[in-house]
Amino acid sequence: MKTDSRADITIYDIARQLNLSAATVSRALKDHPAINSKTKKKINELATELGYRSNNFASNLRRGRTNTIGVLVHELNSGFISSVLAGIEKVTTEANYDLLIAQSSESAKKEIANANNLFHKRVDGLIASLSFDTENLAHFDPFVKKGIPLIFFDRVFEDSEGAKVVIDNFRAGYDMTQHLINQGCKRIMHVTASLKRNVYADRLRGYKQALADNSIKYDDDLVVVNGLEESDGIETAQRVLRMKKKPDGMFITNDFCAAVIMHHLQEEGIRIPEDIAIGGFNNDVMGKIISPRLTTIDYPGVQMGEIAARNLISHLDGSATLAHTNKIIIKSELIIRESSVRNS
Amino acid sequence: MKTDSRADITIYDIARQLNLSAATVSRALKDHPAINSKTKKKINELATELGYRSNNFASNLRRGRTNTIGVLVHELNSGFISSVLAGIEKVTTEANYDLLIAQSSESAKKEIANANNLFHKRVDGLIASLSFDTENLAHFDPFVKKGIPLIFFDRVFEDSEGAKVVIDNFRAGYDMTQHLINQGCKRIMHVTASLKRNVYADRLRGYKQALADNSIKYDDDLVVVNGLEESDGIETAQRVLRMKKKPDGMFITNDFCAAVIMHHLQEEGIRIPEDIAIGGFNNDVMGKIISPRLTTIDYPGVQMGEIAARNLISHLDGSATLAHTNKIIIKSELIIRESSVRNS
DNA sequence: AAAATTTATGCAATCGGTTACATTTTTCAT
DNA sequence: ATGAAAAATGTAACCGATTGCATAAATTTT
Repeated sequence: MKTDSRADITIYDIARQLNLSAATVSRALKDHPAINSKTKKKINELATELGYRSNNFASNLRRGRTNTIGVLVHELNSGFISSVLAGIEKVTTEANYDLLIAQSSESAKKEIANANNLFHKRVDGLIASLSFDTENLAHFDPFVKKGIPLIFFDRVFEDSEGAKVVIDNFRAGYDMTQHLINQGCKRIMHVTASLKRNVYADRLRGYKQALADNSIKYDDDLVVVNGLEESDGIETAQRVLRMKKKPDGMFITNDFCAAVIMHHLQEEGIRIPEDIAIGGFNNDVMGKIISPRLTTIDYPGVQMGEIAARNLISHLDGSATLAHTNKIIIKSELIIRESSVRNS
Repeated sequence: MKTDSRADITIYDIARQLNLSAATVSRALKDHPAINSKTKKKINELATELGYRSNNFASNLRRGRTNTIGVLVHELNSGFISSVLAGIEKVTTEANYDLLIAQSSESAKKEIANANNLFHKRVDGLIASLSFDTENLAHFDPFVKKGIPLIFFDRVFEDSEGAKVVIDNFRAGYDMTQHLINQGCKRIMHVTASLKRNVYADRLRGYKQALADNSIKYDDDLVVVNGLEESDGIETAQRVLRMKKKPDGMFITNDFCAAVIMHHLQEEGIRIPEDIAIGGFNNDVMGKIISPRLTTIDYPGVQMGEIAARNLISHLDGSATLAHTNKIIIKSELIIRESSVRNS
């Protein structure tokens, strides 16, 4: 059917040509210490000459491992996730693992399907960040039961199996709110997403605590729980515009959404930061190219990915005792730009 | 070592329990017509009960196929690429193919390494978009020699093997330039990237042609070939600011870069679009949240991905004659927003 | 009821590395 | 030189699903 120009070379072909056994060839290619270095050299040379490529399926079948790590994220098209992936990729490539990446598009249903798929693909380990509406971790049970190590990052469940890599969202939420208060804000609106997710719930807690510490009464009407897409941002902006008593500060847990809101408020004549001071979250590149530039929380994505991957691999090696390093907290940082600073 | 709670179930386990042969079980699970439907039912029920999962490695080894498609992109963190991936994913998932995604980070070296890796992973087919500085397609030769179908999208080589899915970049470049001319621009600067890439070379040709058709003299100094990162944009903006005779229009082949440039020009007091009208390329979401909103070319990413994937799969099925559908051109569209419109 | 079909199932080889356990070859001390 | 230890290579079973080619069972035809 196909123009299958040449069939594949196997270790048997190499063995035959050199009058050796397949076992020796296999060992030589794996740099096994028992093989004479001259023999190794001969074998490797012939292998490259013939364009030999090892058959992973045969190898995986025999060894019962895949050397593949599954990554399950809520979204691909985000600067933060991309950087986490970059970090993961760096570490896993070095350790000679492959990556199988799946995105759940913020849907629990798709997350479950992807988890099942990755389980069936027999990944050796899994790195995951939960979608908006994931209710429980039942779909990860098969991994746990089979002893496949599991690491969650960013969006995690407090009481789950497996290690977690997170930032201190409470602290970050606190810092941002305190910063806005320092700028003179008295009515700070908080725009966030599903409180099922630790990241949003913790930031809200931080927000509340900062208000309390500054003797500002918490007002339920100033907390908006919504999506973080463009349409959600527009909706929130319109809601603000309709308010009789407008906020004088906004802490929005996502840079893109913050940018959308800011843009819409500006179009209606509201001045940022004079009328409303705004802070976002994530330190997305776009924050630097809008006017005014956006105050935000920097989130070390690459580092998070590296740590998660390194941790997972050390489990796979058996060099770390499973489930004993349970939670790793990475430092985040408040970045202050013009969108929130009032030269009082 | 691990808490390997339970070993894996194989077709042999199922066969034994039902007093059948492994062959029958295998066929039943594949819904082979020769198997009695009652037998099939029994087998399938037991399979789910036992939590059977097929071993892909055994299957792939035997069948000599992987049911995996490689995707080689120049960058992951881009709205355009994400949407292409979404399109590819949709089609391949339906057809029951897996995806192996690799990014070259705009480096030919990494692209070559990735191509080799995907070849060794024995993908059944490859979908690729070239990096900035790829000089030739030698690293794809192994695929061609082995009869592995190859499809390029967006960034392609004119005279390569394999099918191509592209937009009409000449036309898009022409349209954008003509639009700027219609707004009264006489000195239009064109900011673009490596002319090795068809997308940029073709857009430049379109730009030149539009100038010619409007009897505007082409000026080499008005074409900037650079990267499209933030730092490149800043550089270009500074160059414009230094120019004695500034342009009155700019056609920048990337929305993000356009946004960076626009922002920097505005900070120095240049009015957009009154002093300089600006058009970008790609219809990135960010174009709508900056002020003024950005005129751009819409690029149908999802569709491109779908078409590329569908094409590839039809090759793999053998339902399409190889290399006869050679080039597919998808429609792109000029989207006019405030960054370029002068109410003359 | 015997023969011819049709339908359903089984046998056994195969895919290509890996590895426990021989076996052979080399090196070295006595 | 001779036996013991070390180094190098070989043998063969194995991983689990697939499939061409029998064979057996059920159904239809004559």
